[in-house]
Amino acid sequence: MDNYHDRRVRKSKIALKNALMSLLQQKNLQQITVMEIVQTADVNRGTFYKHYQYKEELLEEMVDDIIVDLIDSYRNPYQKGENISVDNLNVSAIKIFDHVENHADFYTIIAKSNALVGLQNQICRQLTDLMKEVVQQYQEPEGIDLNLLASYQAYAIWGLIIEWINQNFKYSAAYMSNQLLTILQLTRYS
Amino acid sequence: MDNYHDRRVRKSKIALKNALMSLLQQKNLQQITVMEIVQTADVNRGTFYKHYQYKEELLEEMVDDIIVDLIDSYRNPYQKGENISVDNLNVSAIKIFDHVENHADFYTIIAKSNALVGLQNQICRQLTDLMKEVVQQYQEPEGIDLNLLASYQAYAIWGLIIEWINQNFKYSAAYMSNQLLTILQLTRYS
DNA sequence: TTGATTAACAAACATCTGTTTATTTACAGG
DNA sequence: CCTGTAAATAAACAGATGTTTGTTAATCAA
Repeated sequence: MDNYHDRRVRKSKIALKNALMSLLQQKNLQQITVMEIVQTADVNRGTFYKHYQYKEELLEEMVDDIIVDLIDSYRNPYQKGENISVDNLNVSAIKIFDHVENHADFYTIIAKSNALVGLQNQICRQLTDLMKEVVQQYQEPEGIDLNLLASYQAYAIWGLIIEWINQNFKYSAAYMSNQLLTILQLTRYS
Repeated sequence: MDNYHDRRVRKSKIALKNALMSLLQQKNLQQITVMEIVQTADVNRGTFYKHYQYKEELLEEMVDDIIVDLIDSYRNPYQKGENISVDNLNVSAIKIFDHVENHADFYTIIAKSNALVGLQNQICRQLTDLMKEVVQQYQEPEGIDLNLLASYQAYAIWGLIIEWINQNFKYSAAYMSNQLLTILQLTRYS
């Protein structure tokens, strides 16, 4: 469908994303019209509807971009062939918190908006997949459904991120992963 | 503003909520128009706009209703047929899972929709407040920010609920709170 | 460089949105 | 059982949405 190799498409999409990002600093999604977006982006309205069905879909694609970076951030430490341990989990956590900090404006919009698309779900789903890799390394879960445990851990971390955002990033990313580690150290996964 | 003790208002709002609920079984919120809602509800369009700004606000009020029941479920300490555990958190958890099970259709829509994350936030925020009460009972948190811990626990439980929903409620509420307790028993608070 | 492709565009259209009017009807309280 | 209040309604409106059409021009591949 979309020809990402075409410079015109990339230009249009970037313009639309920048426009929406800038508008989201001022008002929430419901108050933003497609007309405003295309006017701000200086793009024809038909061009918007060529690529997206609704403004929510545009936002979803913005999340996709962020998620690519999230996965990169997460996978980085493991690419050195280290074993997965609580320490490594902490390294991953640092990477994740760094990533959130780097996109603080974006995550703030996501977290504070009241009408956003399934982007938090997307992020949490991704986190859940990542957590599955970690959780499967634990020996002897003893009657615990690993899918449940992975989802538990993923959303728990997301909960930390949300609270971090709500406190306006008053802690550093290092402190946050420290907190996570401290909480996890209370837990004796074998 | 809204006169809740007027039967007409209650009737209109219930009709609108039922209509939206039924439409959400078929398509997602973005594809539903206000016109469809009022046609399904057999209510004048002006009546909709008298009570709500957008369809999202109608949905928010539906969540509010659910949240009232959630808090009730949580605060209602002892109802018949339940074995009271020593662990307060476990008792609370059972209540919460029971509540979700009772509103399984609603939570399924919430969880599977791509446009309702703001509402999940609302629920998680509520869960976070509830968790704060629990978390504050733990002795010596040792350098852990209690707000972070509460948010961590709240979203963790939400993660369990999400996975529960995604597996189409194949477990019982009792099993779910059992899982939570098992996971938490790995954790040595206090 | 050239030719085929297709994105971007302006314009026009039916539908939906959000608001406002005036009118009718149901309600709560006395 | 009245009566003032206010909710529900139909109708009409400007503006936004979503789609379609034909045209222009940028891009890719050869």
